[in-house]
Amino acid sequence: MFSKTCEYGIKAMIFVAQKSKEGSRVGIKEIAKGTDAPEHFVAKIMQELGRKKLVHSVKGPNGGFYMDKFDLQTSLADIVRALDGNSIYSDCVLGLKTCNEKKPCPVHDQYRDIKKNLIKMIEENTIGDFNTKLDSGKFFLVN
Amino acid sequence: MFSKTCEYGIKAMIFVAQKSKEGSRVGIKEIAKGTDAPEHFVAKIMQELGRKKLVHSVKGPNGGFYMDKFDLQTSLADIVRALDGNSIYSDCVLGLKTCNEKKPCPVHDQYRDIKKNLIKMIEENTIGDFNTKLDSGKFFLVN
DNA sequence: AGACAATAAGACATTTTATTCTTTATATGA
DNA sequence: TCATATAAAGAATAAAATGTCTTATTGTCT
Repeated sequence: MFSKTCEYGIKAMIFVAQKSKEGSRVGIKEIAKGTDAPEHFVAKIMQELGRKKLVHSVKGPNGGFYMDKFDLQTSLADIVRALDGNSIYSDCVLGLKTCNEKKPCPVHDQYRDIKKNLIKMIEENTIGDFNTKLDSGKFFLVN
Repeated sequence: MFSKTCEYGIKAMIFVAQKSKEGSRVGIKEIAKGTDAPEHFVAKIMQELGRKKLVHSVKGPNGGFYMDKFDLQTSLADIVRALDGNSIYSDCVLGLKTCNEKKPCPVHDQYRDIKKNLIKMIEENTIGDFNTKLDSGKFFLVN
């Protein structure tokens, strides 16, 4: 579905959103532990997301990653596009280059709705949405 | 979504089903051309599907792959499981090892229905189903 | 200014996936 | 029975994804 990069990225972003609620910053080590991801790998991913302005960071002592109110409006779709590109929007399930209504692959019709819901899911969920949900201990980022 | 192996495998199976309607056999070259797939790669895939009894083959002149009536009842799910394992059934979208109703990942709830539909799609479509559909030129296997 | 803590960057290594090549076995038809 | 066309098998290679390590840079604090 998503690449590992994307999986780690989403979890890391949710984690940072949690921790940066009161303006504090989260170090890469803490992110890695809190999301059960390889430290250097997730560092790389966060750098990329920082470059694309989906998260902020400061260096030096007491530095780390954080989000402002605007960042909390980032949708999962924004993260997915930043890390995996828009293959999820454009790719045919069977890998056909041009698969569309006019020239569909064998499962194009059956997949249409699934794809729509998938996109809806990532478009409609913002990072901020998860903050309220986690407060109630309703979901987990690690096993 | 699916691996390349799986994409080629599904297309090849649909192609063979088409061509073996009247008991004729299809060579690997023809399959590769008809599905726009690397010849040796799709050969390997078909061997694997043959080993798992989802398709039949005979060697020698006029040999090739073919399906009997029973083979036509193979579902896409059978092919997916044979080639990609059952990750599509078991894997969490965010890669958590144990993600379930009791201990869900942040998007578990939202993904539940999508997953259900995805599984339904591959379970309910058999290779034979595509035969009638293709007769009307309603879909394509190559660009 | 200097020490230090943290991110940034990129080279390197490993693993997985995808692809190609070569050889072998087998059935068929002449 | 022999040549040949074909699939079967598996080794070898390539490419992409994933993960690790080292070094550089930067901001902060004293």
